[in-house]
Amino acid sequence: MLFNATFEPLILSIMSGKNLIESCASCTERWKNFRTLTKSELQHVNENWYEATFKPGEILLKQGSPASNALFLASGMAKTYIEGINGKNFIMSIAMPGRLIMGPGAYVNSRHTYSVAAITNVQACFISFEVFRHLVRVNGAFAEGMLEDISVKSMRSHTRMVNLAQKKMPGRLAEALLYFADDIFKSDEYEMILSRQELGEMTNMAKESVGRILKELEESGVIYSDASKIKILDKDKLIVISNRG
Amino acid sequence: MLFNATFEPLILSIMSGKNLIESCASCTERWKNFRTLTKSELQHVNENWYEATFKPGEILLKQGSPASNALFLASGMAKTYIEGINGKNFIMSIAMPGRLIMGPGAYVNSRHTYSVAAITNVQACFISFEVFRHLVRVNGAFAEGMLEDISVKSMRSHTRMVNLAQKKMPGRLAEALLYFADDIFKSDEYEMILSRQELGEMTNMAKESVGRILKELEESGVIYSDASKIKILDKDKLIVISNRG
DNA sequence: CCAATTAATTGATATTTATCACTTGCAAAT
DNA sequence: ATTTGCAAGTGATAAATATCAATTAATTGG
Repeated sequence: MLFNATFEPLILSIMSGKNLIESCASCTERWKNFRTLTKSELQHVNENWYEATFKPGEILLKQGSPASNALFLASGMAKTYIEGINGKNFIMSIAMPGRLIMGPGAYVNSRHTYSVAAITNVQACFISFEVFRHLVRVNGAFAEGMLEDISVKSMRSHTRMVNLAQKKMPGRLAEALLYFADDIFKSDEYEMILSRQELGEMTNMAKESVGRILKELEESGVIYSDASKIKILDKDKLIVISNRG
Repeated sequence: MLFNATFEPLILSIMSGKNLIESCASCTERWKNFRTLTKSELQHVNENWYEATFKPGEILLKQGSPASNALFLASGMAKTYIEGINGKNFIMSIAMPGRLIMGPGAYVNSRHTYSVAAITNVQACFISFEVFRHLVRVNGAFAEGMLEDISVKSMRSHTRMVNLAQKKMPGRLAEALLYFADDIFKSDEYEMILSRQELGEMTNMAKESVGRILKELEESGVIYSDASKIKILDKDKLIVISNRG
């Protein structure tokens, strides 16, 4: 029952048969590291995709379940989060098309180290982890690319850890707002796809505190904010708030 | 001047000439992943070691400096730490013989993402990162081993992040004490090699709080503690304190 | 062995941040 | 259109934790 969330999409996609490849092909184009593959390796990848769709809130990967697949989003957005102490979640990142979703557990204990849940409607492409393992062994450039990919994530989580530990609430929230602007939407004006609760799970704040500090930022003219939209008005100041802690 | 800390050992060891290989050879025996190498690959590794010694407090690697080398400790212990907001450090882990020290920055921006400083007297063996990069490309099993190594570290830092975010002080300190017992000393009785200040940098607590909570743990019979020694008396209870947060 | 630092301890107080108990707003479902 | 059910906002309060100031150990270089 715990594992349903992981296996169901596979079953669905196996049943749905032929239209799998179309949206998955876009994944091979978008993730840089697939460019290191030979034609036949790429073909092998393209023959082993499984697609599934998810509605907001549905779980793509469940922490603790067997890590047999890596995945990419073909469309939509998801949150990756760790289920921590007494059910309190910790949102690690926002997943979006073009980025590999494969937790470090794949190489350690074959269990997912975090859960992934759809925020919007999501088309997800699953690919067996064995395919990746094989490519790492036979293609040195691909292996190096995998190391780069996991290294970037690892560096981010170091930075993140220090930020969480050393910044006070305004700094942490500012950091999250900048993450959305720079890493996710690549725009200083965006839909806030997370609830206050979730924004709190990302910045380690109570949902009430998120609201209060968002209001302060608005009152001081740094951002415009309503329930569903964020607009950064004074980016320099927001960066200062984030950096200073 | 910033980089002296990194290059000096190399220069020293180059000058000191012939007795380099001895202690470094022990590194190739202790790190599991070297077993994937062929005889000639291993020889190549063994021809490219540089050794240096450090006194307590001396810096082996400096955050921000060029990441041109990986390293192993042949003897002694060191702390790896991130220099965070206004000079406040965050200790990530304790380095000891048998473990690869190579930050994720090696594969991202060729800069060290953290500093490493000796706690005790340390013999360190440096090896050019290019040697590793080459091995990753030509030896699939080695590449896989590198991915495993970095994955383990990445998983730890995820766990660590959640712990920091969600546990209160006693839970965080209990976790650190268990880390020393289980991961570092493999004994429930050990020398506390970190000062209260440093223990605070590891658990995100003020040094005064470290002392107070250590005292509470002692008064409730969970540990014995004096300035320099820790003895875990009731491990189950300590684990409960750590898990519950 | 002793001055001179550095680290640890202690108690009082200030900050930061969470929690609680409501109220309000909004949107989906009947 | 009205209910129903969350998500958001508010103010008061409590909890956790840092900071400060003053001592008291420990260390260590001379």
